[in-house]
Amino acid sequence: MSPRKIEETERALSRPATISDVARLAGVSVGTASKALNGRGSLREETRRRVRLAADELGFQPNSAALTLNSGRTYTVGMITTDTIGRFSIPLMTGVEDALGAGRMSVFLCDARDDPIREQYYLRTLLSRRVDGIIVTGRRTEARAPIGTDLPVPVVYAFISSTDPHDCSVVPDETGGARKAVDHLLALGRTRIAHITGPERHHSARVRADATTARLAEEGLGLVGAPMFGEWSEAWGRQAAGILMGAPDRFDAVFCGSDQIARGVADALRAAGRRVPDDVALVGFDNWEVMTLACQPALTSVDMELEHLGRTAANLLLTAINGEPAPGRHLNPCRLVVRDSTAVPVDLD
Amino acid sequence: MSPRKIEETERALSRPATISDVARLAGVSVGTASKALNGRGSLREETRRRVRLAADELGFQPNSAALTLNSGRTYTVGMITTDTIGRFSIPLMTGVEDALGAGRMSVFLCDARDDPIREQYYLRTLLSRRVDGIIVTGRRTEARAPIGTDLPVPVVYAFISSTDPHDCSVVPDETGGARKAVDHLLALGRTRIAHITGPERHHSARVRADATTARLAEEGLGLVGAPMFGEWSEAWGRQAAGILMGAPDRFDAVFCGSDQIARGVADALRAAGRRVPDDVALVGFDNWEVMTLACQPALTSVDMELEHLGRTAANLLLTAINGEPAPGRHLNPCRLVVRDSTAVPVDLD
DNA sequence: CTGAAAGCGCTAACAA
DNA sequence: TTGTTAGCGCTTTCAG
Repeated sequence: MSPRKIEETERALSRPATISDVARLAGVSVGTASKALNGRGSLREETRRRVRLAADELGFQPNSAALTLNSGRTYTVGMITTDTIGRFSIPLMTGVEDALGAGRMSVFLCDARDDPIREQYYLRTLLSRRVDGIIVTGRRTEARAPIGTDLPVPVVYAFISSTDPHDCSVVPDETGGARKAVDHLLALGRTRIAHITGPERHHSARVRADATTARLAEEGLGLVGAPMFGEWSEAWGRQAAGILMGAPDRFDAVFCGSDQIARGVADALRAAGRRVPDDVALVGFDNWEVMTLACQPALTSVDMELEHLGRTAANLLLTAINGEPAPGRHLNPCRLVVRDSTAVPVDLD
Repeated sequence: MSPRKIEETERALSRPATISDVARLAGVSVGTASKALNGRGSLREETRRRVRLAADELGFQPNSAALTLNSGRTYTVGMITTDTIGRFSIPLMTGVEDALGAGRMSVFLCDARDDPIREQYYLRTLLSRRVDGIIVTGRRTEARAPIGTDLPVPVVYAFISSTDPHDCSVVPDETGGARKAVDHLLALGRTRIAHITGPERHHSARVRADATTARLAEEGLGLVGAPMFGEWSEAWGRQAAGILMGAPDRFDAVFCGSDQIARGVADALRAAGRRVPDDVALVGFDNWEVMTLACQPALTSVDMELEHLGRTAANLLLTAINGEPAPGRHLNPCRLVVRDSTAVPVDLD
């Protein structure tokens, strides 16, 4: 039926059509109408058809508050970002929303802004709305205190994780990601690898640095110098590259803790006349296309597959809602995206 | 009361406490309990206190499905992003969510992914959930066909606008923003201004270019060359800067349609030995800090104040829900953020 | 195969 | 001041 028709009908009623309206129009009782529309009970096909017709006629949409009231289920989940919504949240939310939408669930968005008060306020709101489950996300992979204890609905932490190991968390396998980056460099024959990354207080920076060191150690190799902790910025990348070039140790590859840092490094190397990837191979982390593609040359990087992570978290939540919780930390694998900054130089003649 | 206590009490009931539980515990009828908790009717203060105590004891949270069922209001709104959630959506959503949260409304997040089918699906879902209103956003400022006609709830378009002028849209005043940029350059004494921007098919690119040309014309000036339409990328910025430098016309300023383009321009200028801002003043658009701060020198840029825009849209929606719609296109002013790329060079001696 | 009625949790009239 | 009751829209027994 056309939107116009729906509108006319609704205006005649001056309110959304209810199942009683449908029943009346079809000449049956509400009970019958309900069964007809939900394919339950045993009804004459004729009756069923008549009811469906009436429903279409009126543009009937079941009132979900009523549905909720007797089923107890709302088919909604809350998504709380504990710190401000940021760049990482986009693919994450997309994945969550996608997986839940497919399960016919709607998502409440709650931005707690790093404020514990707001966080608790949202939690109460969500519980009062009787959401079927809650997803907690954050801007960092740091573990955080559980958002509540013994909550009446399942909770899944995505990207961020809970300090309680019994909670269900889905986090990127940053260790695995870093190892893939190093593996790749080793396969290219690079053995003198430096590591420039973000602040040491950041969980991600530490984990990635540790994994890098450990992977090299497995090959009997050491990092060129110590991991260089600084900031997640291009400026730090440039500065650190300068320091590195000023030091006596030679290096043939730099693995960076973020794409921004890597891009700063690329700029500094180029300014100093060092060629990427010929003299120095360069790998970033995050696979943030804005950076990787603008970098000269295009940057090889580790992708945390956040959309997939979001989908996984959502699916774990759905199964938990259906009574099969999967407690513990779940690792979401990272993927290495190879680009020109580590391309093997080809001799054309 | 402690979370543990709530939990114990709830486990005893093995379901969320209802107002009947509260009433029973307080030794009153449900009607009385309702009045007590909502501050309505006239009750003895003693009774009120007793009920409140019981409610606290049980960790009572009113079931919002029940509230919805008799008030008809859900205190929820839907936010549909017609195209994929992107960088611009973050501040927008933050603003929307903030303003609505303050009005005690919760936000349903719907990502339609540029898919009209998904869009209509979400629309139906939202209507079936009886949201009090809908906010429609998008990734571009382009006008789009209304999401529906004669919908039973108010709709506000944010960032994107509706082709129907009677719909309520809140859009950034890109013309005003571009004029501010040009004003700033003129005030610095720059008169030979070039404009490098995104694809001509993009509304934003055209609007910003037109405004630039028009503003210069008011001063009896012309753009250096024609507006250079290309892509929203650094690569295009670099390329366009090259073209510009190769042309015979001299220029002392470049106003770019995006920060990415401007950054590309900055890199190309530096590589060619032209100093920013001394030889060429540079202004971007979007005030995307990742770009403006990483740019060398830091980039002056036009900020569309998207968070404010989101808040405005949300407030317009709230007033519309309360029966006072504000149809038409509402312009949200842009703000110029001045940084080093247009700083007046200071002679130190 | 269909209808009547109870009940989900809450509020608001109306009675007591 | 408090209790009782009807009703919001729907599903689900249980009778007919």
